[in-house]
Amino acid sequence: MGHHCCSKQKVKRGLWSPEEDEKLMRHISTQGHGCWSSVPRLAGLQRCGKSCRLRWINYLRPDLRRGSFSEQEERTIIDIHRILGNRWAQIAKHLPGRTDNEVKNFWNSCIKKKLIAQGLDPNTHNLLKNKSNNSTKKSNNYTHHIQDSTSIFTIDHTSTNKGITSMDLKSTFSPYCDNITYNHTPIVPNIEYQNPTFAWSEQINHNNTVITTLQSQTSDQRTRDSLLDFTSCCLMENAANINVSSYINENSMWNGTGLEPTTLNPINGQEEQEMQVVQLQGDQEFPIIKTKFCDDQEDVYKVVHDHDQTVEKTFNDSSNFDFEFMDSGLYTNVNSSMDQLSWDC
DNA sequence: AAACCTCACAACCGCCAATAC
DNA sequence: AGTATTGGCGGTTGTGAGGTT
Repeated sequence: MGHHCCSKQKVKRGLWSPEEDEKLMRHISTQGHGCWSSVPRLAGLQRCGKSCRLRWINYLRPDLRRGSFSEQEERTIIDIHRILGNRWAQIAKHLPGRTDNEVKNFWNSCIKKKLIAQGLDPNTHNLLKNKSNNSTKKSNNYTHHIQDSTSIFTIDHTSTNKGITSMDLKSTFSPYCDNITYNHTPIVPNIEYQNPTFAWSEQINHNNTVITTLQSQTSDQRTRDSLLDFTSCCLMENAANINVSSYINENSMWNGTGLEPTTLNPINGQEEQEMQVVQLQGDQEFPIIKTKFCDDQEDVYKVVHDHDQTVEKTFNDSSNFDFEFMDSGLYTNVNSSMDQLSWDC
């Protein structure tokens, strides 16, 4: 079944001939593509507009970089894929002159196999299950029981501290956990969290004020970053405010070591706010302050919850907001029933 | 030399969101 | 407001070159 734009006409399919390329090139370089559905007629091609568009974007565009991928490009693809997943168009934006199709093909034909050969799951970037089941790591005063190597697991500590009792970390689990030295620094703890579109870390300094630095994990730092100070979450009860002024999203650009956070500037120095309440599982209600920033005209949601403490967090889209994370205990004091990782402290 | 296999990459398909009408 | 069209995307398939048997 063809696309709407070509369903009514007889169109040629399959590989493009040099003559067709020439016609398309000549048309676009002199008149631009305009509406793609009219390009075949204007260029004298028996193709559908969609096919013309694809041919131009993936092959004929003059700014395309051809040839094999460099090691740096390969590294970049792996790093960003670890954060974004199969969002080829987003990944390709970080590789000048490369198309989403090219990146996707390179991933499927080359990188995927390399990761599997290294014992890594190309989807999660974690160790494949049969290599790390039921691993246990003991370090300092903490025992981490990891049931399996899936990318979702829960930290559940049972100390007398109130406040944070569990935290759900997604996709931050390092496949190299066996090599990790747990560097627990109670005074300056870190919390890392990541969802498919962005990641951030939070620090509590000596004054119990929270500094949020938003960043992604780079491949060469994942050992250090991935299980960074689980222990810190118990100190979150002292958190006074978390002010998020920047975040990583799909518009953030790769700078060679990580994604550059996008800075948000409140409109006229003032945030436009609108309160709404979100009902979560377990009948808990959470107020959300809907805040609009001027940076990209998108709505940004700041979550405020006040039990023993006030915690704020910003998301670029309420539908993107990870309620599981919120419900995991960071905001709710609820003990997780998932006892995959216990704390012996 | 021919048949078969593997692989990289080009192209297509189907879905969805945005936009036009 | 509802429908049709278009553009964009990710998944999948097709194609042909090169290697192997």
